Amino acid sequence: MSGKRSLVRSGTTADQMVRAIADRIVTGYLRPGERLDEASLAARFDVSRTPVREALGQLSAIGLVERRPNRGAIVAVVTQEHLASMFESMAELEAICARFSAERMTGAERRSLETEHQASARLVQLGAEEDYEYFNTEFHSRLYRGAHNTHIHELTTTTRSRLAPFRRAQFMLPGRLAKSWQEHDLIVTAIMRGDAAAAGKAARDHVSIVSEASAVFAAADPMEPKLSRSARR
Amino acid sequence: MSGKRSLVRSGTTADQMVRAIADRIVTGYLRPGERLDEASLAARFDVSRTPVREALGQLSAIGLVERRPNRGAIVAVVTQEHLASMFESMAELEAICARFSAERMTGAERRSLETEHQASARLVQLGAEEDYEYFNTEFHSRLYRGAHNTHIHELTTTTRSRLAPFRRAQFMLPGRLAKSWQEHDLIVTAIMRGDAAAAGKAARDHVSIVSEASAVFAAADPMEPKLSRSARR
DNA sequence: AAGGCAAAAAGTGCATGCACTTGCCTTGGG
DNA sequence: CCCAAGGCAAGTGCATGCACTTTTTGCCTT
Repeated sequence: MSGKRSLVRSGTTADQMVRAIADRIVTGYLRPGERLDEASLAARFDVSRTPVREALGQLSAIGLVERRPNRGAIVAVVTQEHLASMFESMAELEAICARFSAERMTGAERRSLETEHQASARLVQLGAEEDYEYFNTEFHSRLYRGAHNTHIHELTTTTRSRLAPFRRAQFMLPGRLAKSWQEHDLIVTAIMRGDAAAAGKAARDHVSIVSEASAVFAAADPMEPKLSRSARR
Repeated sequence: MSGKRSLVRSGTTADQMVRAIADRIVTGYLRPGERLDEASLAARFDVSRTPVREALGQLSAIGLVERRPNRGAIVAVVTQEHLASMFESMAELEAICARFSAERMTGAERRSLETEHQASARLVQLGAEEDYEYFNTEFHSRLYRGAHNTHIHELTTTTRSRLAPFRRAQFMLPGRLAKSWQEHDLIVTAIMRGDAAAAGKAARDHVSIVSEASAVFAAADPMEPKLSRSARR
């Protein structure tokens, strides 16, 4: 091959391609419905089609892309209905994690959850969107880990990835940070006092609200999948 | 290529390989920890290594096989702990499906659930293990569909597949059929009267019991992965 | 002008070859 | 006899080529 790889990171080339493409989908750089041409991707990343093909296969296995035999791959396009089902699932999964966390988190986990949560209050005051988003991700990850169930952790993380492209929307809502923090607060409080049922309910409600916020924006998306095709080349 | 494929079914060769290998794993013909040699599999199915590689990649993406870079693939070996986490997840997922089913099943769905369930009582009396197993699978599928949530459906089905190799164990338990039917009965009754909470609890308990039964047998499995290797060629 | 057909273009799917990595085994030294 | 280093065999990872499928385009017919 020609020389160094653009992404120097670990694993085989195919693995790197999985991460690279998944990343572009999750961050919204590649839009739902957009065509994923093997040759173009291969050229774009300076590898042969083989690792690209493998990556597309794996991504289709986890549902991030859709593959029609002999007809190429596209970024998975989710119907309004499927999107709703994913958000609903996410709410249930988060509820499970919160419930388990309330019952199972170690002392250290509880303490650092609370500490970080309190620290994030400052980000809300400052209106630091970016930083808060980073914290928010970490907060939810703590819940997933706190459930002490690796499989639920996997399911939740995967679902979260698939929802990521549609959650960016909520960024724009005014007062989101304060509201989010208050909802987190309900979850943290419930967990700290070991109230599994309350923690579950609070987590479910939290996601549901995000869901409704996103749905508004998502509704506009499916309108323009045809456009994005030509727009990208 | 040489001619007809041994598996004549739909899709690309790679897809067929995914199904073929997954099937052998799920049915226990390939045991956890067993080596998956690309060349051997290719020869076994009379295809080149390429579709086999793609299949292994996809199966590893969904967690059915484990792939170490440059070191080959093996049937995913689940630790006792991870197995427990999967069963626990399964219980929660089934609980969700049952809850949703209680709230959302259409009249037709409720009727056929009840009808089929009652019909299966006869299989219990006859001690028809095989037939009951088929019915059992269908019964659970009805719950997954009845939840009217495609994503939960996916998650549940996938998790169920990954657990399949470990659930065969329970076959051997005496009185299993009658017990299973009674547990199903609790679920059906709760769903028929629209009692979501009760349906959820009944479904969770149902899986938990299966889980405990399987755990006994699963414990013995990790002892002999080295043997199975030579045994297979 | 619209519809249909055919040939070409584009793009996917699989096979094969070669480079490289890993694990094992041999061989020589302590 | 044990250990280290080097070499060998097995097997993975990627690139490339070709066959086949789908899609497009341009021409002909009506």
